[in-house]
Amino acid sequence: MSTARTPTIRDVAARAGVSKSLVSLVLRGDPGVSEARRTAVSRAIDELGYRTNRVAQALGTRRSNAVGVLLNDLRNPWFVDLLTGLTATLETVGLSTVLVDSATTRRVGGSPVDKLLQQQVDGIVVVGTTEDDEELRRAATLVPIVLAGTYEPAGLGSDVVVNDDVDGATAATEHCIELGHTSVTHLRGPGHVGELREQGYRGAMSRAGLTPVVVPGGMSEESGYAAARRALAATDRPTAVVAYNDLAAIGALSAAHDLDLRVPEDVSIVGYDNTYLATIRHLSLTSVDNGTMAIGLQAARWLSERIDGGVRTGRVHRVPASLVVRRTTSAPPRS
Amino acid sequence: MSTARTPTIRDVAARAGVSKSLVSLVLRGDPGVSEARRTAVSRAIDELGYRTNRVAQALGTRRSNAVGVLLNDLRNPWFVDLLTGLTATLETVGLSTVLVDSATTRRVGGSPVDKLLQQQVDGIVVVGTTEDDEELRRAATLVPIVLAGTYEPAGLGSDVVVNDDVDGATAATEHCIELGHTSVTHLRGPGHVGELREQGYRGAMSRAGLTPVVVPGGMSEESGYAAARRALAATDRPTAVVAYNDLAAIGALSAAHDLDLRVPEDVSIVGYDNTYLATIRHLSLTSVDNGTMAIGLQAARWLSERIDGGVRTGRVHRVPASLVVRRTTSAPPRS
DNA sequence: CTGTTAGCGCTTTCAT
DNA sequence: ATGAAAGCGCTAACAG
Repeated sequence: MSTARTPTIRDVAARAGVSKSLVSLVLRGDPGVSEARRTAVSRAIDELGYRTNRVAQALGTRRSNAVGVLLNDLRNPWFVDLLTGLTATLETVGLSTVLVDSATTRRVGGSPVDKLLQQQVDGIVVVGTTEDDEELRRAATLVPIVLAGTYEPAGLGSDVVVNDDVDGATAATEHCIELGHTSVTHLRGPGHVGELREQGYRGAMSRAGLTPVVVPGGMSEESGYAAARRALAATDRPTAVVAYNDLAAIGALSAAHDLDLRVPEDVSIVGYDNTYLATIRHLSLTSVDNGTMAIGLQAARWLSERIDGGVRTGRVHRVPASLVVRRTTSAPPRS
Repeated sequence: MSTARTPTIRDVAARAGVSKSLVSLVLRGDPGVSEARRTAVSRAIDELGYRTNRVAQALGTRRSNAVGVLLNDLRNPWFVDLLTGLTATLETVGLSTVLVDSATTRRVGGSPVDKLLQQQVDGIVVVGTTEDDEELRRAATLVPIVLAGTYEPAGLGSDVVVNDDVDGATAATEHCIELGHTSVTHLRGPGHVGELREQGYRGAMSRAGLTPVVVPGGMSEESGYAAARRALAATDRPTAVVAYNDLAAIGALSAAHDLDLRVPEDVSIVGYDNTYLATIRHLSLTSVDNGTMAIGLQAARWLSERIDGGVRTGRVHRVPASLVVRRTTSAPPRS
């Protein structure tokens, strides 16, 4: 397609009548360059429409200025929301992001983490619970890793940026209890995050003298649907459901619908993550806001810090969680 | 972080007792390499944990084996659905994808297209209507471009992969008409795609002898909400709404809800794109399936074809559209 | 079949 | 303040 060869730093140098190195200095905004040369070079750059070749740059500096973002399922809106804060912050410090949907990549063969390393990413942020623990372990010896919204893989000395899952789940559960619910079921999710949320739920229940009921589920809508369907079909069905995340909660919403249970009149449902799905007025899901933006921002900060600093200790940043009450929760039906 | 220097092809060569080039040949699976050498090299590779440096490779071959994917808003589930088919297909031919959310990138300064070119992508696929026409024009002289789900920018000789928008919108509209609706409003979206869908709507309306009513909207939930709110608040409000896409339709759903109109009893709503949002049982949106997967697949095929072939003519692939009836449409209320 | 020799476009000492 | 030269890790002719 190219009309001519695309101009290189060498062409610019020739045109400006200077050396390659000088151009490089100007490009990098080095202060010790005479004004005359600087403008000459800048002119040449404009005239030729020069664009720096990041690939060559990366090879030379052994710095790609790219970070890998590993996530599980782009269809989970929480990931997408987080991505916004994450990439925006990374961009501002000159880092671009290489997104890898680990499920998709793995399916067509090839380890997602390996792919990132081959591309010489300067660091990796793992978003949410993924299934690449083994490879991440190895990767951690090569590049800094920060975990966003997950604790796994643990023990790598990576930084961890999460919300207060115990707190959030507690708030969700207590909200139901305060509304008068005594039969509240929890749809548990995967990973340590799943455990913490379960823990929050259990704590709230036992403090209220209620019996916890936990149903294992997943992080997708389907799994939420399946789990909720089972729970709600029972004769002693709960009057409230605290789900692992919004997706699962929406699955629960569907399950309720299919069983002819009205929400919130017959059954209350609480999600987690406060994604835009929850805000869709037509769903209007009560959900726990886990500070998605703040998480993305902090993860980006810490990663870039590690990339050009030498931070070695694993830090944990815990963003507060807060409940957002919408229209899927209310007092239980009087039986 | 690195324990030692990460091994290069040179280290492998030394360890296997051969030359760099021989290793390169083995890596590339060249048939003309003696079995003995091949195994020796493979062993060395394993032992050292060698990983090819794609950056160096790209510089040498002037082929990054990466394609840029330009899109507008990751929160639009259609993009995400399309991405699945697209990246999966690209991976199978050895191309990785560099995702760029053009809105985000632009916000933090810097042209998304330029960024891609600097990274030496071998091609670009534009997903949906974006706002980078000018830059894409320039980029088109450098790398092949294929448009997926959009016609813009036009006249670049790019391939275009779309669904049959006129047909789809016609089907959506006729569905309403057949249900008995006589007052059907269309929420128009942006770009040529928006025009085509409007055209399909208008055609169906006039063939049925009905008066078309078109309200300008956007492609987001908010804009759909705003547009629908206006339309449905009128005294002569429509009994059916054909939206530009699912997101807008969901906005319309919310608007109806806010106005105490039941869906579908008081007002029917049809979306477009048949995203997973439409399939959420609790929304259960009647929507036009535009063959998202097929579009992604074809776009990937054509792009890779252009990258290593020399196809020059702009081709158009039009995937058939089909209506999926769910629970947001029914006969109009008898007035 | 295998090794040698140049680069790819940029950065980076090190002189000047 | 500026230039020359030596790489970064890989591929690509070209010899042998």
